[in-house]
Amino acid sequence: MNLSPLVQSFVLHFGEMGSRWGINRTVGQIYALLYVSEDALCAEEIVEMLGISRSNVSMSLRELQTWNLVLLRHKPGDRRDFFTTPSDVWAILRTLAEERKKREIDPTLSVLRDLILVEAGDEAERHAQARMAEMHGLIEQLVTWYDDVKTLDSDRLATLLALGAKVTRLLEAKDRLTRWPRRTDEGA
Amino acid sequence: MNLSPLVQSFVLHFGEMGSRWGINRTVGQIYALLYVSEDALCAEEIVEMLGISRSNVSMSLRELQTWNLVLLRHKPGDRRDFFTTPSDVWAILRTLAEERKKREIDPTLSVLRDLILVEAGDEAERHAQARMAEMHGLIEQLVTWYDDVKTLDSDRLATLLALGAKVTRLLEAKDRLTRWPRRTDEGA
DNA sequence: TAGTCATTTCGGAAATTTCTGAAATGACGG
DNA sequence: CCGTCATTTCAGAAATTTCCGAAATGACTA
Repeated sequence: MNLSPLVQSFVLHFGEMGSRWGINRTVGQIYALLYVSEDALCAEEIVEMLGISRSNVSMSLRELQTWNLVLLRHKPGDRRDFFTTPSDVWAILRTLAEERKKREIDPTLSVLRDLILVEAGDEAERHAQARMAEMHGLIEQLVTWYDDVKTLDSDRLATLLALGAKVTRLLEAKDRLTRWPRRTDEGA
Repeated sequence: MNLSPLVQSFVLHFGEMGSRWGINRTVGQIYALLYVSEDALCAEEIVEMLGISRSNVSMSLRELQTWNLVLLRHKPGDRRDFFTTPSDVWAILRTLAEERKKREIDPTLSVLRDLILVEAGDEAERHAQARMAEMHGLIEQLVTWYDDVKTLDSDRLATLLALGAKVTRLLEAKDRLTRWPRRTDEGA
């Protein structure tokens, strides 16, 4: 691996993390490398820097593309593909959330919906369905929240995060206000 | 696999999902089975229902225990261990979040912190550090939010989820109110 | 059309993970 | 102590995933 120690540590850590998620070590390493590189890199550069085969790079980049995590760039008079990551970390977060939802949450919701509708044969099945319904309900709440929140621009999202739990106190405060005869703002 | 079709579908789906996360198929299946079962199950029952080896069950249950995802139960006059999952899905969500944070987020934050402090040797390293700092900042915001929100009881958490993006509108409304000379509530 | 360059595909090798059966451990009651 | 029962450990088998090199594909130029 032909990298400065600083970048190498970062890349290796992401390799580890990659395997702890679904994505594999190489994919994680390539992503990390692209993320910290100032300029877009071509496949051959990645081969040299990470010391892995050309084909592995090709397949891993393809994988990253299916996740929408890398951008393809071209330079005039050069027919190689160059790769980068989006520079806005909030945008990256959105993409990651969206893709993970698509791969992990949506299929589960779909299975749960289907199974809850099956006619239960006995008490055990009825209980199982009740449990599935609880899980389904929880996930739906989370997804509803997510679908709502993802419409916010990054600034507002940051504001919302900064508020955190104070939101509920705020809500209760506002509740007290708006319940009063004197209306001070339009209800939301 | 010796299960009703309903439960079997659920169990198989979680097996699939399990491998898509870090946990493996068997661990996912066992968790799913425990989750939908009315009563706690002993290892031998799991062996029969899932058609896997006793040792595999033992190791997978141990794995689930390190995740705090299963509860150990005992019946009087029986020295076998029985296993269940917590019944409150919100509690399960908390545990899952906490464990994933511990395994995936905290180590990453720690690595980032360390690397950001290294003296950069050249422009490339300086740029890499800037990127790492951006990532670190984002993750810290998320963690701060999480640490705050996890203190909420389930009802309030549900309320907060239900509010979603409306929070920011609410905030702006409150902002307008509290900025006015006439103070209508104590600032939060 | 031939030659070059970049990328992709793919069979199978290599590495890793998962899983099993057998043996070890441990706890309890007689 | 010994026998029984439940669990755990562990070496290696089995399965899966990852990875490579060679060949194929495709696109552009001379």
